[in-house]
Amino acid sequence: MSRDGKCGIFLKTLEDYKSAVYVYTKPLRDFSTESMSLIPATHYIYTPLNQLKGGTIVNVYGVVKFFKPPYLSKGTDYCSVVTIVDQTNVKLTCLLFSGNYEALPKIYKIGDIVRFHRLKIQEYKKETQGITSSGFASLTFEGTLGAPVIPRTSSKYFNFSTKDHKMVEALRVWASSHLSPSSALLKLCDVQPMQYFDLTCQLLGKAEVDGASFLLKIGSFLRIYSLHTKLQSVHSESQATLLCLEFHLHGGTSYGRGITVLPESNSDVDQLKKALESADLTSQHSDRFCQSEHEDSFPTPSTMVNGIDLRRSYSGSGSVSLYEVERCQQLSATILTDHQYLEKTPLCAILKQKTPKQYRIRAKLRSYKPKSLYQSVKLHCPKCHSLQEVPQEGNLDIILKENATKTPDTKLHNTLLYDSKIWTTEEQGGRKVAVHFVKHNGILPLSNECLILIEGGTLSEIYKLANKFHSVIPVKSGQEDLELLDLSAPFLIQGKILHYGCKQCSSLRSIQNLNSLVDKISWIPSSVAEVLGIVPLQYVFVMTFTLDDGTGVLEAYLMDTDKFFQIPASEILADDDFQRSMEMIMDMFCPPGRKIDAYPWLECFLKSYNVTNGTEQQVCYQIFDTTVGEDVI
DNA sequence: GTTTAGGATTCG
Repeated sequence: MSRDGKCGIFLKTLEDYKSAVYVYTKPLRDFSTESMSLIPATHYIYTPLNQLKGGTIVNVYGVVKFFKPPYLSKGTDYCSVVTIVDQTNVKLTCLLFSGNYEALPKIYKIGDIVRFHRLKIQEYKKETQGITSSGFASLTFEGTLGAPVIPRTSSKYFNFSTKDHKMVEALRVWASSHLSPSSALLKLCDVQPMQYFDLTCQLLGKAEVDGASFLLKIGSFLRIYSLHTKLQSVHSESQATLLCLEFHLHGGTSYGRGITVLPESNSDVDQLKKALESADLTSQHSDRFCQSEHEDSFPTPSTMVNGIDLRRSYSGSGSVSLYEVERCQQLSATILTDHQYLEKTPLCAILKQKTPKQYRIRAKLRSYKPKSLYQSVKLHCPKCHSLQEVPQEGNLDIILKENATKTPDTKLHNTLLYDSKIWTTEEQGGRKVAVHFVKHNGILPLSNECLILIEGGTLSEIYKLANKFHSVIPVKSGQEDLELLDLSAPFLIQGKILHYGCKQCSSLRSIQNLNSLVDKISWIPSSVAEVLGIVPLQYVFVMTFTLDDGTGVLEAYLMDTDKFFQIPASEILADDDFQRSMEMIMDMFCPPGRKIDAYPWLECFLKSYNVTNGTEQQVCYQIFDTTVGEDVI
């Protein structure tokens, strides 16, 4: 530090180190003018690696000759071991520690160029080594000649001048003629048995091994260092031998073993993305699933790389095909609530089989209909299985008005069942609204427990009353009694939920039948419906899912009250939070703007059945006993 | 104001 003289403390702040406190004690104006004048004057001295002396703190530049990606040490910090070399051809192994993973240099491959500030030089076993000292900071650059000189660092402020630019360029030139070039991206199809290599890949699926592992998210690009390939023979029941190329990432950190997440901006990631995009997806799919049929019939050992499963199979003839991830090891966006014992069936096989049958499948949701939530919520009659649209709110006022009598009949007011009250609106031509408060054993209950019958109310008036009272039933004056409206109107309103009945299956009974329920405190829709002779309609989500597992595509129908999405279809139209959850689930199944490869797998239980449409026979599929995964909601 | 790791293939 003393070498930098009076600039030393200020330089620490430039490197985003804790000593920033020192600066903040100064008047702000002072700080800004000082920094303006100091930055151009700041210069670091970089010590060539052949001039290092134990006990000093230096700044160095070097080409990475070896490195261990940061890993959690047995102490308190992350550790990264980095060996660098410079034009003097002297190597220096550096031990880098930090409690902050991000603070360690972002080295992705051998040949990267690093700049270390405040590296302590010490002797260990008669060898010179570097170790992080207070205020250590680093920059990392790509080592490729001609690549843009962009520093990778977690430091908020760092010094970077044309001099640094030249240092990086000079090291690139020197390395290009003095060091063996970093091996080109090795593709899985070029991997040979019994070798160690670095794999750049995208994470498509994972299995949880234990809760203490490092969290990787699916879809990120990874580099796995020193992955070991091993040929494994697998004997099937039919005595056929399947050779399997296993990928092992062994324990420890020897030879730089480890995994790092590569940023999207990384040039190798870019190369991989382009290759994946240009690949013929259709042929890849069929190829992969062709293999998985073998997988289903042969018990093959799993090939785990810290919870990630990567495997390539050799068929007996020696031809090679690739499937990147063992499907059963992946997390699904949906799970089965039953039938887990069933073997999975590829869609191509299902499409060939006779109906009716049940299957466990694993597929992606290529698309779905309808796109609008309002179009997907319908009313279903559990008795006659008819489906109908939920009446639009705009039409409900008209339905209510058409249904109601013009004037409430006062002869029907104030009975044993209810107390009545009548209001006359000042405007709207003196419209009369009657409210009948249903008594509980002759006594009026509290409003939040009270069922009211309303005559001549508008939808907004009904909603207001429904907010205050337990339940609201719209009625009209009949010849001898109050009567329910036509079942185009809701027969019961609770909060924001409108309950409808089936016109075909219901035979309306007298309102007086509510008498049999007044002993009960709460007005359960099904009980109210029952005493009034109504078959209540269920709110359901009705959707068509186009499922694709790479072997085939089929359309499956989903009808759900609340089991599949874990959202009550009856409440979603009146609840913004439920609507947002639904949107999130559908966007998770079919992420907008992404290709199907990036979509999650859905595990579903399907039933096939025949539908006769006139003279035409059609095979249909319906999703059953499936639910959105808990970790997804 | 310490320790960690201190490059040197696995693991049965």
